[in-house]
Amino acid sequence: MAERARTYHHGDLRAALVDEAAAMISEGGAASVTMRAIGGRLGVSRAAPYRHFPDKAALLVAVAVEGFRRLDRRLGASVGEARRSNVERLRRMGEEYVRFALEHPAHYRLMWGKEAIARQEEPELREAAGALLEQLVRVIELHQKAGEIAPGDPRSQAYVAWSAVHGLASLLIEGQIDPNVDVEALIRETTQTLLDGMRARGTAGE
Amino acid sequence: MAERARTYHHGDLRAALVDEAAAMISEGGAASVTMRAIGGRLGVSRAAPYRHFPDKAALLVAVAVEGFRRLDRRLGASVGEARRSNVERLRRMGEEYVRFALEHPAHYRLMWGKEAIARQEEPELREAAGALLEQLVRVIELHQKAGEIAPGDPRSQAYVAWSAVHGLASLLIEGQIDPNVDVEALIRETTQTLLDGMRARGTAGE
DNA sequence: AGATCATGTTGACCGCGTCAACATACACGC
DNA sequence: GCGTGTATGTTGACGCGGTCAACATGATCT
Repeated sequence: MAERARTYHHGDLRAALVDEAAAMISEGGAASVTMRAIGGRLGVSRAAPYRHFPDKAALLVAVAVEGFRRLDRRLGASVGEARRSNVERLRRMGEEYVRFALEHPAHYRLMWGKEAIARQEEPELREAAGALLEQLVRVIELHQKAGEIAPGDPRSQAYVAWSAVHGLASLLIEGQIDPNVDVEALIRETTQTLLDGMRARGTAGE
Repeated sequence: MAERARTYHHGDLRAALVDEAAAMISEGGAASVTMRAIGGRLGVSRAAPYRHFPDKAALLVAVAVEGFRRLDRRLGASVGEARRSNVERLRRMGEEYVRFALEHPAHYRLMWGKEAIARQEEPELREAAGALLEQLVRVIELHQKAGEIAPGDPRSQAYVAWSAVHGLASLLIEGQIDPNVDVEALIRETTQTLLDGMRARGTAGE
């Protein structure tokens, strides 16, 4: 559970709270996460978390930030192991992105949604999400240089690519997609269509 | 406000509740919607809504269903007015889809999210969402026949297209996209990339 | 050791969803 | 027109959850 010893009153409560909240989200969804329950599972009282976070939203922000970092690391790793061809990088990134969402649906959902987290403007959160975008932009620039996708503003292309994978992840997570469809095939088709579209052009304009 | 007279105790409360809830969602977000507040704004007591909906989730489902219907109508209209070229239909549908979401962010958000609505399985909700998908599938079939997009299972192509526009709508709504970006241009770029990708191929597989 | 700060606990408050008991009005058969 | 039943609405109460204030205690520093 906890990686740290309880040197203090409890130990490293702050980190434990984030971990525990993340675990609870995975187990029982966001609705099951209550300050009282988190405290209970960690053996502290209901108000203890307030010594580390001003309110529940702040705790959830920390959980979301952690999610962004994990996703960022995972995508980085997937890009790294993209063998030979360059085009594989973007494809693998997209596929891994969706898989991550499918493996951690509640956590992924939390990472978005102004609703769940009123404090969408927390700098830490924006930064974590921004890092993800930056990574995507860099990969797209690589592809552009290799002539694998059309030239154009890599940032807006990144948004387009992000939209595609985030949209697919959302639809899958929210149960909007017929359970009979082959999910893996759909992921491949989506990324393939995206790559084809990006190769064809790139800038919008008229 | 209300289109009906108050023939009964209050009038047509059921419909009024749905309208009012939708209005409150638009005004103050989903968090501002409480059974007590809805009742208050309609001049009834807190428990009155329970005569028409078993619980809050059921009311929200009704609101979400109404949202799907409006979106469905709007897309239908936009397809109708797509002049000349066939390819314009899908493009306009996509653009209108995103615009709808931008105009009614909180309502759009409610239409998804298992989190907001535990009862994602309500047949009425599934049906409303399904109608939307069907409309998209039909348009895609038209395009296929016109040779404007590659052949393949129109349903999975519909999911791909839906993913793209839903993803873009989500990112925009949740404030994940740099506010300096030209939104309209991004919408056009996204739909264009999607159309290019769908023209290039269509089926995934290996 | 004593002062001080960090950390945790307990008690209390309020808003919210919801149910039960009670009230009222409309509808319908006589 | 009148009694009766059902649909609709109201009030009171309960329990849960977020949160604050007052209090307790362990750690830290001189």
